[in-house]
Amino acid sequence: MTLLPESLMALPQCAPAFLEPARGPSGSTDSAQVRAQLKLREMILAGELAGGARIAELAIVELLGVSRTPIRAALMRLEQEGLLEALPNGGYAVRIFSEDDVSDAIELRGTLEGLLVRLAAERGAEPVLLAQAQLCLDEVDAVLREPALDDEAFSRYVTLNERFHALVCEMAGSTVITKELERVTALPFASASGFVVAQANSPCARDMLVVAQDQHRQVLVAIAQRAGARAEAIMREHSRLAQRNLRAAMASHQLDQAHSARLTRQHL
Amino acid sequence: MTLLPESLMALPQCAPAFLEPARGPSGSTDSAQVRAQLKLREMILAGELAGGARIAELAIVELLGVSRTPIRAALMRLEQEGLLEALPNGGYAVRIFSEDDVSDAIELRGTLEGLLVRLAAERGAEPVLLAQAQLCLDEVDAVLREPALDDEAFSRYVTLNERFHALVCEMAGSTVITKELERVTALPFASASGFVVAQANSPCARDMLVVAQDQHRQVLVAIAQRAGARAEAIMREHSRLAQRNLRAAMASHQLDQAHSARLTRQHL
DNA sequence: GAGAGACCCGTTGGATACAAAAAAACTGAA
DNA sequence: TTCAGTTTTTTTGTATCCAACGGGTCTCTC
Repeated sequence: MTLLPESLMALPQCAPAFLEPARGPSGSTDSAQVRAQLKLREMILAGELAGGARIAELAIVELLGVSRTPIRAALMRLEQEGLLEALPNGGYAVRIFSEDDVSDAIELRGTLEGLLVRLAAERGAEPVLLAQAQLCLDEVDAVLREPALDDEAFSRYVTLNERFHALVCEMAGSTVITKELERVTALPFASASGFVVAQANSPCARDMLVVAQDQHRQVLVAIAQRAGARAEAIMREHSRLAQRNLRAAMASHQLDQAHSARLTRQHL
Repeated sequence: MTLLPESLMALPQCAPAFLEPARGPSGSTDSAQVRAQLKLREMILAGELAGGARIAELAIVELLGVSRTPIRAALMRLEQEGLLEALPNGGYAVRIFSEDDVSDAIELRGTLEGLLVRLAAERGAEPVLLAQAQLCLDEVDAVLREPALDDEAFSRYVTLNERFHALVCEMAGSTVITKELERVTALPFASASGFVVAQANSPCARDMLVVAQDQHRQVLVAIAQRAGARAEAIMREHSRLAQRNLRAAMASHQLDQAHSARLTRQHL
């Protein structure tokens, strides 16, 4: 069912790292609340909790072995994260994402990133950040130099890709907007690297990354030249690459909606 | 300190209505959690809790007379809402918004609304919604027919304005994006009507509303004509009207940052 | 007098007991 | 057999108690 190499399934951080305080490798030092949140998120993303299924607190209690208090907190956080939805009379259910939802989430991410790079261009980006982003792109070039990419190369690309997106969005210097983007990106399929893994084993996978890399370069140029409108347009188009790839993945696998929702969750 | 007519201070819903389940007139039927959330939000918005001040759970306990459990939940919700920020070692503090934060939040709202109206135009809006929006604008016209506007007229405008924005954003039919917009609009100064009250007693207040109303009309035309780019551009510019007005209000009142943050909170 | 260490207090995180409400199941009659 | 009413059970919401962590202060020593 999964169309991803295992190395990509086990990405360093399944969820955006910024949501949690810095934590150790495997979270034994975390609070029970955070551990419950991580575990539940993992289970939802892995599809172990069926979409639409009601989540009972007591069930989680005997599943995780902690009391209801941290579980309630974790559920609340997961709701705000968008993975759960609150039921009218209390309780939560695993949220179901339609194909349109996925598409909209990606478009939303593109719009927000577009806004951020436009602001970065208009306000002027810190030279340090520009240099770091440039370095990041050079490293990506190194990865793409190989004609064929193995799992490790993909994994490396994903890391660099996320670093680049983070850097570029930091350039705008807007905590309010960045925070909103982080929230949107918390939805797994909307993350910056969602499109990478979707087509990881496609023959033209590398070409996709080449196109993406070109967009990255041009966005950086636009920001440096204070060309806000251009930067914004590129970043929006950049997100549509993700959309195309996800659609292609869905179509090629003949998946129905429910499956594709689960599938897209598995991309991270 | 407040530059708002009382009628506007006591708007039907201080917070966006969609955040809570439907509730009675004064919330005596709500759960303790919701009541605590409402009360705390009200206090923060009214400036009774100083910006940056730490919020101790026990203090709220003896303030509201409920136990810590619902208060903890309310604090968490207010943090997700953006009114509080989590402190590194537990606890919360009242968030402080700089002038830039306010500006960014408004720009963000404009961008999201722009995205929604573009999608509405591209995908085609429900005729029913278009008709309702048209009706809404006609009612605004009726309000603006008077050369001078009293408090009641402003209040009516605010209601209609919010209805129009809600209708237009519903046209895109995207729950994911609408949800995000609602979250952004929960920040008081970023709400659709923030700009209205900012200049309520300015001599040219009515003219501002006339301009806004024209933008509303044109956005509706653009959506009906499936002119997505135009609709988006108008909606973005529309939000900048709010930005101009807030800046004008701040400048004319010679407010320092802290005060202007409190001020903007009072707008809702 | 100054710095370092220990101790105390306040605060938050977690566990559990209890109440209330909703859902489900069962029983009775039509 | 079906519908309605009632009862039971499950589930969430609330209160309170305990534990652990951090901050602040006070004292002891150099």
